[in-house]
Amino acid sequence: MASNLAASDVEAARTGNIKATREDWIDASRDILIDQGVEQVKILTVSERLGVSRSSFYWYFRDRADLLDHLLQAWEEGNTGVIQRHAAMPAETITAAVLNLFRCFIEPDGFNHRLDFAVREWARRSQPVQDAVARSDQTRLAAIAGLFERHGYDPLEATSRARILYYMQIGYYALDLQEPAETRLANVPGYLEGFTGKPADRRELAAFTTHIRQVLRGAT
Amino acid sequence: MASNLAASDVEAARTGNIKATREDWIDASRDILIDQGVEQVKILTVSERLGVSRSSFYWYFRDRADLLDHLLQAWEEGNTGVIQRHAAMPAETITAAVLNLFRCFIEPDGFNHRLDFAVREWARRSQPVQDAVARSDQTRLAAIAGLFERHGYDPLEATSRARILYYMQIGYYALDLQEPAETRLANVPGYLEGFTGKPADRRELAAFTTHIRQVLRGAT
DNA sequence: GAAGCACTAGACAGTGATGTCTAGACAAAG
DNA sequence: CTTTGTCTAGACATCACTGTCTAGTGCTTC
Repeated sequence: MASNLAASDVEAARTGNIKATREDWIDASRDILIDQGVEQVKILTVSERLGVSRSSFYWYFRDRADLLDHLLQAWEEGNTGVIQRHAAMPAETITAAVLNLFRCFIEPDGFNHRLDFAVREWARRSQPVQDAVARSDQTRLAAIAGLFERHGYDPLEATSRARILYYMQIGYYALDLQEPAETRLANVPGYLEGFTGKPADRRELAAFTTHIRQVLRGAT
Repeated sequence: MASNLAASDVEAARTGNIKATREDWIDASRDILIDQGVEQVKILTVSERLGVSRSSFYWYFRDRADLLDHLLQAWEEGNTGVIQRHAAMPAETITAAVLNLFRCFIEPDGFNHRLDFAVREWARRSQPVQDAVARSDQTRLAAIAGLFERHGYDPLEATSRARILYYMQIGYYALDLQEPAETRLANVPGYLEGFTGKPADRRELAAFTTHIRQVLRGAT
């Protein structure tokens, strides 16, 4: 249902003489941002990729900076948002709660790590972007710390455990190991115990791996 | 003595009408590469930084690509070379050997991690650079694995331990934690035991920390 | 002190990107 | 079937950067 609605929305947006929607511009720009870096997000290049005149760009955006602003905003809402939502999911135990969080790092529609690194690279050359990244990191850490606090960890320990979990996850992506999903799944119990300090529940783990395998099958 | 010779060499190179040497161009370009990325390594920008006409560039280099080639080569010789040399240093015990290796990651004139990440970022957009980075990673891992093998680890375990050590070091730099040197030193014994599987010798550790503190004082 | 060498400056043409302006295309509404 | 609003195309001026060419500067050497 939701997807039908979305599809008709897209159709509606495409009525008339429209060849590329505002979303098309943002999506194509994000693709270039991810695999070529900000510097390569050029109006000419994006327009060619969309098969549209360069000047059409200016109907949707004031200028290049305006596009980049929206790209940054979309990143913040997407990647920081998905972490916040997964950290806030209700759970019986701390291990179940952390597994909920893990999901957004493994599921294909969850945390977009390539985009995250493209933005971090961009941040190295732009103070406002650097500020946005620092803000996001704080928000994400606070969300994860909140998860630990809700499960009885005192604030100091919660912060410390949040840091270990988050830093390690970012470090993992930095290495860009390209491990197959099953290898990652195999390491989950160990990480889980390391991050929470509590043994992992067999049934929780089984439910988690089943769920992940199902989602991954659906995506392929 | 050596530094006197080097100084007079520099002087010699500056005779005549020379305002910027070939080394000046490479150094300034590397600085820009490190804190602004390859895209910003522009002949115009570098020439302005050196206070020299843009066209002088073409006396030393064929074109921009030629400069970038030399930048890449300098990175490979510098960063991969320093790891190879430190991994090859003779040592009585495996812990002493790993401490020798650690030195190049802590000493200011050792491994240049900011340059390493700038090159990795560049690699994302250039196949030849990506190949060079992959080659360097293999060379570095082989050098570290060789260190473990020389101290009696069988080849498989040596490779595995080399990976853990190297990946973790790269991950550490990815986080860019900006920890003070003393914090890093405090973590050394734990890492050392984790990487080698053997307890750290008190005297070796004491010698190491003394040496590092001395070098860092000299640098400041 | 004239010639030669090593390097530098400035002018020029070309390219690719940005942003503006105007005319036009096309569906929807009347 | 004409008008309106939304979007697109193409022409234009401008800018930043590249690479080339030519003249020139200032040591060095004889």
